[in-house]
Amino acid sequence: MERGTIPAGDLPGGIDLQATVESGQSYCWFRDDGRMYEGAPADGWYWTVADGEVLRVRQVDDGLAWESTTDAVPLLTRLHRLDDDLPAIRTATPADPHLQSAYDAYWGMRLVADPPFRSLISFICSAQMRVERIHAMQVALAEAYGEPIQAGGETYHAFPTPDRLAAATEAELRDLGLGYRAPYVVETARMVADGEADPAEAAELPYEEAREWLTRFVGVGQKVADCVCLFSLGFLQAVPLDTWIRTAIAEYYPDCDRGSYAETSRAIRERLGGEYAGYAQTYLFHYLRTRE
DNA sequence: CGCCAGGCCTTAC
DNA sequence: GTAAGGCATGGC
Repeated sequence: MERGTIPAGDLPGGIDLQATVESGQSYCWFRDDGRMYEGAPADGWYWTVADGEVLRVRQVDDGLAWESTTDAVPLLTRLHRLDDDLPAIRTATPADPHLQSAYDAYWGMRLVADPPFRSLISFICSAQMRVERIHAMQVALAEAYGEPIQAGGETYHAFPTPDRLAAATEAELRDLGLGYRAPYVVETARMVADGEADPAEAAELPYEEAREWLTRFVGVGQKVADCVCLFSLGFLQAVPLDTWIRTAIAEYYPDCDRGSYAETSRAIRERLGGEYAGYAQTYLFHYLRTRE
């Protein structure tokens, strides 16, 4: 495998790799030691398969070391948004004490840009489910239906293609622990496999239209659509209204509760700074969920 | 035992 | 357009 490093000087604002891949925004990365989400320090390697290439990454001081079946720099730059200027983004964020505490706690965390189909399926699986178990479902899907790839003497699994997931049965996915989400995953995979719609197309639309468009997939409502907008398609203004953020709105921003999803979303988006509200949301989510 | 988890679907109004 | 009820599963 090829190897290289990305020095801290190439990462505006630095990098917190563990927070980036263990904050519930991406379910594409796995640890060699298998200890995701246990709160244990991650001084080892994370791996994923993207574009058919094996990619391994670990944090070294304030930079990144990588091993890959290809030149990982462009791929990793895209997937982990390494070009995002974190200090500039933070400057555009309101001087709200909750937001600033969250930024301080996980400074260096970046938004991800997961592959659209993979992001779509993982967030369909996320409904009424804890982060750790969402991740476990993606591991199960990859091991059951993903293409095995050999690299460096190890076997890795790609994420299943739409065709492979569409060919799975609801019963099989229930056996993997997906519960009532199983038929949603099969039907959405079939829609993509048959060419009815491709989630990547939504990136060409204005943000609110993209969110609405994505709800055509089965198992995708406004919240899941917002997650795909933010964690895959690059709509950094998206603020998914999940249970944690709704609690934060009730406690800290009660005037932003406007009843409907669309109007509450607009209000909290402005409160969190507008253009980069999704960054603020992701820091706040991770901070609230991991404190104590 | 009950409650909750990065909600969505169907049905009824 | 909004409101209620059902839905799988595992951890606490």
